[in-house]
Amino acid sequence: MVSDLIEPETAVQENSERYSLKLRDILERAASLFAREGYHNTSIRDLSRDMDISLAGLYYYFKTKEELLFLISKHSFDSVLSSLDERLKDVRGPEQKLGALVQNHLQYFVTHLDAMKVLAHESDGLRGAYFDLIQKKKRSYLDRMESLLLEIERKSNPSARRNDAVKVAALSLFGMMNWTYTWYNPSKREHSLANVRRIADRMTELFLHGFVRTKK
Amino acid sequence: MVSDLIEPETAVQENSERYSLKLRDILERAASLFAREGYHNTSIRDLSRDMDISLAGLYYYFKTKEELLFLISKHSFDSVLSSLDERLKDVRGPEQKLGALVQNHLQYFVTHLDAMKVLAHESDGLRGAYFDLIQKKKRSYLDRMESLLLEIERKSNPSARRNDAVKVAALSLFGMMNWTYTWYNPSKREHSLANVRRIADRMTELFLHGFVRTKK
DNA sequence: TTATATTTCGAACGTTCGTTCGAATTTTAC
DNA sequence: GTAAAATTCGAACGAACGTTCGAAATATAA
Repeated sequence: MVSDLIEPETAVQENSERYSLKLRDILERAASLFAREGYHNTSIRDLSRDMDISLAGLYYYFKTKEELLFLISKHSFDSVLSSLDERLKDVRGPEQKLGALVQNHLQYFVTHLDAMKVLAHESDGLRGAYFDLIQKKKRSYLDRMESLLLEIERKSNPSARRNDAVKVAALSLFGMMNWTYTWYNPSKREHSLANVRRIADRMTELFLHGFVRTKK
Repeated sequence: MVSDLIEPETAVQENSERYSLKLRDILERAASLFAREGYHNTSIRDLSRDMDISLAGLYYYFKTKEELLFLISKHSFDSVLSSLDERLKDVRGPEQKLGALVQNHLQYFVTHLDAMKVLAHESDGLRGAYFDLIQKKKRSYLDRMESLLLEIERKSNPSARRNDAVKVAALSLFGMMNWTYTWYNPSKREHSLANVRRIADRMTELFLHGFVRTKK
């Protein structure tokens, strides 16, 4: 029973270059189909038709369909986190860091829209150890947001401690950002990649200073 | 083909009291299962087991499983909208109206958590005319939000017109509110129903005046 | 080339699913 | 009570699904 394990066992092969390249490709294409049709509406036969691999051949790369979903989710999450670390290196000040986090989140979202749709919309359909591990990553991401918020709050109130208001704020920002997958449409002119930066700035402004304070 | 119709035909019976009472019950219980296990992971057989109706008997009340999902979504949406109308009657001023909208949204969310989870998480899995009709309702809800925001903006800038910044703001608030279904947990002490009002107030404050301005 | 390990595949298994249909049962109206 | 209408049901259909398995093909290393 997989769900008994602390860490789900996924690897068939660790070494081979060829193997991991193909796995990447499978994850990407699968994410694309999952994003378009939904996880449950996409059969493994659909995947095998879309890629050039036989039905049985796919099972060399994952051992259940749920694991495939897990691998997509995990890979997406890890990528967001590591690109966030990269970005935050050069940024000082909690507000600026928060701005960078929003930029990172949305930029990653729209350049990997398929995978992120899957992550945001399907990943809590996972169960057992798969669910737990993704949940853990989500928790740690939220923790980082809460820490930044606390830093900001401490500027005006140095003795501020982590409380419900901060938690609700973090969850609100998280929801604000994640909801974009439901309306962001790369084929719309006004949603061009260049404008994603603008949208992210707008959201940061909105979150930090509110709608009534914001100037267009 | 249903998707050809402007308005999906759903009614088997319009009149009978008995009929519509039982339909209500079915929608509610189905929403509960869909919310817990997900739409795709719940079979009609699961429903028939949970209620006391045979598999075939259920099909007297809807003609496809997708229609069942549609009926749940539509009913939820209509309820939110009509309770919103009720609430707004006694409220003056756009900020206050916006606050009432957030209150309404979240209150309805948590008192009909199951149905709203389904609406927020599964309803864009609908297709054809079903999808179109729900989308239309969503669009009109967003329009109302945008109108309120525009009213607010016009206080400081009377010539303000509907623009992208307002749209992003509305979508952000929408996301903020809708995301609650992923984290709100009625069994947690701090999420008690009494506190929902507080959470809603906090969100309104957050949205209107921003995180840094907000006092706990 | 040969032996070994990696990768791919066709074919099939058992299960579950949504849906249908005609008959049986229950409710309603007179 | 009787006839008509509304409601429920058992049984079955065909289709689609995730997964498995042993054999075939291909790449790798000697």
